[in-house]
Amino acid sequence: MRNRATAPAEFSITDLCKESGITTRTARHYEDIGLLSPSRRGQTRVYSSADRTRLRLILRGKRLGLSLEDSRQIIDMYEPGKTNVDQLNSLIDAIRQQREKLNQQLDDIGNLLKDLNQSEAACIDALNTTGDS
Amino acid sequence: MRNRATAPAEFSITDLCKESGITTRTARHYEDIGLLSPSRRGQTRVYSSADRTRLRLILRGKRLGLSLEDSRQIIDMYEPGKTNVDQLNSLIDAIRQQREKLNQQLDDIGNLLKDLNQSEAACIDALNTTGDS
DNA sequence: AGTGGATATTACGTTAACGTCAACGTAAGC
DNA sequence: GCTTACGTTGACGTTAACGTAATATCCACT
Repeated sequence: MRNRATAPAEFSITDLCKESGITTRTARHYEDIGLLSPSRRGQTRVYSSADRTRLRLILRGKRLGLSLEDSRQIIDMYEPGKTNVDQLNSLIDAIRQQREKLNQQLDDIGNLLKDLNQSEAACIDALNTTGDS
Repeated sequence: MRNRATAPAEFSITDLCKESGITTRTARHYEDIGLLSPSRRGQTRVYSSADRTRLRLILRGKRLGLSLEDSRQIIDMYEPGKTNVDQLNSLIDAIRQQREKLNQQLDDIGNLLKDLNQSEAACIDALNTTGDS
């Protein structure tokens, strides 16, 4: 059981960036704006698997067209921390708003997929018509 | 049957913008970059229902996080126009790539919705626990 | 004739999300 | 001791997608 290939618990900046498909500049930028806060060994950044998870969430947000600020808010939703009742309520509101946006997106994607299917069919049709004669 | 409230075939810029939730500046910007090309009555822009449809497609793209250039490409897919075989083939490729992106988005949305559900449940839980004692 | 409202053009300003140097430190290997 | 690779901190540049005046025109009222 020893020496089993376990997932590493620490990452250098280049490793993290390579596996995530971003540049180091981007990772540092995310740190500048407080989206990531890796620990340091001397000057050098050391990323934990928690940092890696945060980054993954950020990138998922980007794929959905969210701004970094949006992603920050959503990620913050995951750890309410402050157990103030008002905050919790407004948090629930925010969650429901996000859900509405996502449902709208689901709808949009469905329609766009339909459109694409039609376009593709038309293309293939045109190709066949051209090919025969 | 006369005088039935038919959808208007022409729109002023303010009407179009109001119903679409954008500013006139935005509409003019889309024209600047060639995304819209309304006809003119003198100097004044006149938008057809085709223009309106294009705008709707652009806005749908925005909701999905697409850039205006992306939207332009997708919209152009709808009217192949040039029936060159190579173009059709690369168009089909583009369509398939788009479809992959959309499927990824579907996946992301599903996961994000799950996360949000959990967060909301945790919030409600926290509220109840605080409320009781 | 004057006023108000919608339209137009021109042009500079702004924000987000990085890109792109420059200049430097440090540890590894030959 | 020199190169190579990876790391650091500035700091200015860039692109997209508009915002924000400033100024001018045209048409309908009063």
